[in-house]
Amino acid sequence: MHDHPLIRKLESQGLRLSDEEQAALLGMPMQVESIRADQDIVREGDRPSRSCLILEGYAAMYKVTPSGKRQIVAFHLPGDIPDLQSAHLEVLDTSLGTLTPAKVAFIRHEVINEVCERHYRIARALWRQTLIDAAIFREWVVNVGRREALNALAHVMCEFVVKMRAVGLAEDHQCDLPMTQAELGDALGISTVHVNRTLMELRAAGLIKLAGAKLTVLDWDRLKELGEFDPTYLHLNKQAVA
Amino acid sequence: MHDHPLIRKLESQGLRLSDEEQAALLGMPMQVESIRADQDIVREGDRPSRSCLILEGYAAMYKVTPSGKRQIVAFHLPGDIPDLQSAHLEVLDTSLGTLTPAKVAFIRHEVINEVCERHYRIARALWRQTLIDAAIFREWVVNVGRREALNALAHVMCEFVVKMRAVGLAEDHQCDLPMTQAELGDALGISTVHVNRTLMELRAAGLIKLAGAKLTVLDWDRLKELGEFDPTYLHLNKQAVA
DNA sequence: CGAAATCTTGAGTATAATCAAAAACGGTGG
DNA sequence: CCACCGTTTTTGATTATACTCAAGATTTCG
Repeated sequence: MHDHPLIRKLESQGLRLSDEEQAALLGMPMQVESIRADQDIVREGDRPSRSCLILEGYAAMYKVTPSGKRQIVAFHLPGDIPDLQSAHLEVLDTSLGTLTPAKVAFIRHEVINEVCERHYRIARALWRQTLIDAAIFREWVVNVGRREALNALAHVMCEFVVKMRAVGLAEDHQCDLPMTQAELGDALGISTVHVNRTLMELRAAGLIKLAGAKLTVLDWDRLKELGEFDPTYLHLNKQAVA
Repeated sequence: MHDHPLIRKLESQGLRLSDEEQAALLGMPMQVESIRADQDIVREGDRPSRSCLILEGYAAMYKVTPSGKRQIVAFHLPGDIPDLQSAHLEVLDTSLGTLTPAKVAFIRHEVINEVCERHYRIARALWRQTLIDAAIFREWVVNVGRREALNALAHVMCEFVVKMRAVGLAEDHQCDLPMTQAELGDALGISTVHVNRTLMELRAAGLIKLAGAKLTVLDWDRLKELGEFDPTYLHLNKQAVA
């Protein structure tokens, strides 16, 4: 497994880049910054001139409604470029904030565009990334719209664990779960209190162990079934899913 | 306004293509088919070798959960290429079905890719399309997750009307609303019965008139406010929004 | 160790689901 | 043009899932 998070991510989706292409990608000038937990990286309404690649730590994309309710639409982990969209859309329609302390690399849009124009395969790879993000949003809609709290919670856990495994951040069925119950509620469109009660249920059913920020899946098959989780929509290669 | 739905759509987002680029786009070989109402065009799990451009009629992207519940994640209208994603993702993770009789043009993925490789500006334009679709999914998550039925219903109505206006299919505040209450329910993640009651409320409040498949917005400002509708996420040019 | 954040629990309430059935509508064929 | 059939819309009654408010316990982190 490659040691750069971005390449690792792309490889988890079955993409093999030539040495030249890898060099072109990693050779893009990047400005690396450390960001504290619970800080916005970019905010809805911004018109950024660069996108950010997460190197370490975790982030969430979210929107806040005029009535003050927050909805998280995606969790992001190392290797992700959560706001790659902003390279082609002028105004951000979503905010991006850290869940934990993070290290991110900012890449100027011109630079991205130049590399994409020169290497169509890279353009395709990045386009594909954004398409997978879209696929995840679609499944997220289903999760929020058509699953009850217990099933929806099981589903996000499955998704998160699989994504973590794909980039080598989970061993077996154990990994960090870097978000609070309030944040899980914002992801599922339910209240914090209800998250708590539902987590209890998952624990009582012997499906997971969750202590601090450490999640252990005790019964993967039953958790998957409960969450109606089919990883197809993540478009990972078989090896990364297994 | 151009007379081809695809060009009209791209123009509504402020994109101006050169004559050569337009020719390259419209010159792609397409196979036009007529499809009855309530038919699947493509289905989750398929591995299609072509994408479809809607020329006439309306369609919806949806998923069905193992427990049999349906969630619509997007409505599509003429000019849309709902499954453009499949040009870069092998397996479809969502189904696409007609809401009304429709005329669609199928374009082979090779053809799309060839045109994109030759004309980076076209690649960007199509990429951008898929990014806007993703932006719509994000807002859809918010709508389903964090708005109550009344506000959510107002929101989809606003979105639909604005999209219709953008491609010249709505005059003033009147347009077709080509979906049943059951389909609206599947879009909002609520039951048909509840859609009905909520529609009644919108009518009683004097915000809309809805008879048959014809929607008239009686009070745009209040409907927008109730639906917390801010069209930024549609990434249209000002003229198309106004 | 202490303060702040997070998690947990209880009680009462609200939004929306389900089930069931009637009314209205839309299209079709005689 | 009208009668008929299937679909869609409407209404009522009951139930369930999840919300809110509130307060106490526990964890985390400086």
